[in-house]
Amino acid sequence: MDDRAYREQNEKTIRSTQTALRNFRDFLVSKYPTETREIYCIPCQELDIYLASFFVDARQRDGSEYEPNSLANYQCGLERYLKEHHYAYSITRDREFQRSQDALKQKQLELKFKGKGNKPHKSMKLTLADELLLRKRGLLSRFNPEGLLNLVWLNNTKAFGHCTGFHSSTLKWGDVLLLTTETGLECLEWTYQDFTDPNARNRRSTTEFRIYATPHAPQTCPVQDYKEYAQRRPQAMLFEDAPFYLSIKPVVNLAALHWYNCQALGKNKLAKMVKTMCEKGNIPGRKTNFSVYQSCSTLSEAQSNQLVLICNDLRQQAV
DNA sequence: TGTCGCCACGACTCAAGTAG
DNA sequence: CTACTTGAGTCGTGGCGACA
Repeated sequence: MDDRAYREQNEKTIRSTQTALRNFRDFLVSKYPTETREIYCIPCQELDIYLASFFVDARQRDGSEYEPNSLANYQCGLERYLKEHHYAYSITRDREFQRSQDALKQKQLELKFKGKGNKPHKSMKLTLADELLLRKRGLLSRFNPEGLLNLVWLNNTKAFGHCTGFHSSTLKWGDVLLLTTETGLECLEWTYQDFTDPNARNRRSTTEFRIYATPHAPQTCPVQDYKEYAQRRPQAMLFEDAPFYLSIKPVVNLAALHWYNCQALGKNKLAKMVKTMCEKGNIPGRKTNFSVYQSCSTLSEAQSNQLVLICNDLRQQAV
């Protein structure tokens, strides 16, 4: 591979290649300590045996088995590395590497049989039922700081999260505007200005996204959530450039007007919003922020209305 | 099927804010 | 002030899925 082609390789691909290489080298060091050659200097018969052994016996750091896909990725990564060093064979195709190819196939079958390869890290949808439970358990609520923060975060993420250029961690207070439409309905508007768009000079390259108020269901109205959040923010954090999400005051006085610090909520917290609220709410399943995107894409209008009705019932029961 | 872009997430370090 | 919490920044690992 020439320099130009090498540079054009994606950064992530390079990283992936290096990961494969590191894991394979570590494996060699631990299992065949006398082997010190660069892997592209090892003759094919020997390398084939090492690879077969790697696919069969390699384990993750914690001792558990790899996912079948990871092993295949490693094979590809090592292939890229060997190609870079003009190795004479293809470990994925050539018959000289039949043994390791078979070992990989066999291992993948074995792992699948053991129940691996079922996408264990795939995040699960945040369902309507989940949301209801979260509301019931105060994790989506206007009546406590954490619930309120979760609520506005969820409203925003559902409405704007899928848009290019929307990032929770950089969202400013002034990025979301409270407006009233011509028909008198209130709404929240997020405007995306694409500064990278080369056409921006010629035309107005902005896109608007909105969340509309639901006056028929005030208890679950996202605009009301926003207004409540605005009230609970310290006065000093109401300027345009202030971070949208603020950290919660450690000692919470529910009776106090302001519930939040003058400090931005960090990315560590933002990245785990769904995970944290689902854990605290005892919601089963693997839930991540991505779960929200999965649910909003499939949430029909009928389902939304149903949610509103159920939540209203809940509220009345609670009173 | 292999390549590659993207994402989630944990681990780690160091800096800064907050309570007492 | 100190102890503690939480932030930002960064890296490594590994999974998912679009695409050719």
